[in-house]
Amino acid sequence: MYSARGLGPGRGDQSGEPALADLVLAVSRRLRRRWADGLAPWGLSPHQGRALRAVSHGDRLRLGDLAAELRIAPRSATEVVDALAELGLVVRVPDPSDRRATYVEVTEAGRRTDAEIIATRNADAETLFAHLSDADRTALERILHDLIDRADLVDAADTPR
Amino acid sequence: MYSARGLGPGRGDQSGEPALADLVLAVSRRLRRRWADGLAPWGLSPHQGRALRAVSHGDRLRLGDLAAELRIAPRSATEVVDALAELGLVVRVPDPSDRRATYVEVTEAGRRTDAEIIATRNADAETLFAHLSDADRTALERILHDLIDRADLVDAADTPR
DNA sequence: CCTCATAGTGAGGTAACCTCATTAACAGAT
DNA sequence: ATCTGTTAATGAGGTTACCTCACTATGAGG
Repeated sequence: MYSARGLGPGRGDQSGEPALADLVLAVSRRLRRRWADGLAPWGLSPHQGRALRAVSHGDRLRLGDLAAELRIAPRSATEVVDALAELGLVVRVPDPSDRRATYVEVTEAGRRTDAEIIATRNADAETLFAHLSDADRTALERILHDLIDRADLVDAADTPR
Repeated sequence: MYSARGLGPGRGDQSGEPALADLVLAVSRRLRRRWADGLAPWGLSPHQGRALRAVSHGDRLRLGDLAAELRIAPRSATEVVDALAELGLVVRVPDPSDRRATYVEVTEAGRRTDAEIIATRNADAETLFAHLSDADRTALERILHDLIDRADLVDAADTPR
C-alpha cells in the first residue's frame, strides 16, 4: 500500500501529527459509542442502523447497491436485511424489471424508526457540537474536509487502478 | 443512557452538527484504514498493534492491566497476548510478588517492531496533516480537545455511578 | 439457443470479542 | 492455622459481523 521503509524512529517524533490523529480517533470513538448507545432502545446494532438509514434515504434500494453503499460483500448485506426484515423495518420486494434482483424497501415502521433515530442522533450531536463557536464550527468543517480530500488524494495516488 | 424522546424529525435538520459528526467519522475511518494497511507488513491486526504499543510503552504490563488499557475483558487479553507471543514480540513472565499474575514483557523483536510501526504511522500522519497551516493545526487540536472534554463531561453526568 | 455475466443466497469459515466456570494463589478474620 | 472470600489467568463455548466459494435463477449478446 505504501512504503514501509521508514525514516527510523526519532525523526518526526516532535511533530504533532500523530497526536492530531489520536485526537480525531478519540473523538470518533466517543461518537461511535454514543451512537451505539442511542440505537440500543430500538435493539439495533450500529451496522443495522446504518443499513436502515441507507434504505430509508431513497425509500428502496437493491440489495447489491446496499452492499456497495455499506462497503460490505453482497452476502453480508443479505444478513443485515434479514435482521431488519425480522424486525419489520424493511421488506423485500421483487424487481419487476429484473427477476433476479430484489429491492429492499422501508416499511412504515422502518421510516418511523429511522426518523426517531436521526432525531436522537441530532440531539446528541447538538450536546457535543452546539457549544462550539460559529467560527470553530466553520474551521472544523473546513479542516476536516481538507483532510478527507487529502487522504483520498493520497489513496488514489497509491492505487492508480 | 440518554433520553430517546426526541424533538421529532424535521427539527434540527438544518443545523450542521450531524454533518460535523459525520466528518469526524469520515476522517477517522480513513485514519483507521491507513493504520490497518500500515500494520499489514508485520502481519498484525490493529488490535494487536494497539496491544504491542501498550506493552512497549512501559516495557511490561500485567495481563489484567493490559485488558483494562485496551478496554476488553481479561479473557480477551489472553488471546491477544497469545498471538503476540506466537510472533515472538512479547513473552509471559511470572510476577514473583504474586504468583497468580503474569507480566507481559516486550522482547527485543517486539520493541523493534513497535518502533518501526510508530515510525510508519508518523510518516503517514505527516502526509495527511503536514500540509495544514500551523494555525489550523492549533485550532484543530483545541477544538478536538474541547469536544473530548465535552463528551466525557456529558458521560459523567449521565452515569453518576 | 448457447455462452457468459449478474443477483441473491446456502454453506461454511474467521476474527475479535463476550460470559461462565475453574484453578491457583493471596489476604484478612477467627 | 485454617477458613472465607477475592482476585488472576485461562478453558470452554457462544455471538456478531464480516468473509469466500459454490449454486440457482435469470438476463443479454453473438
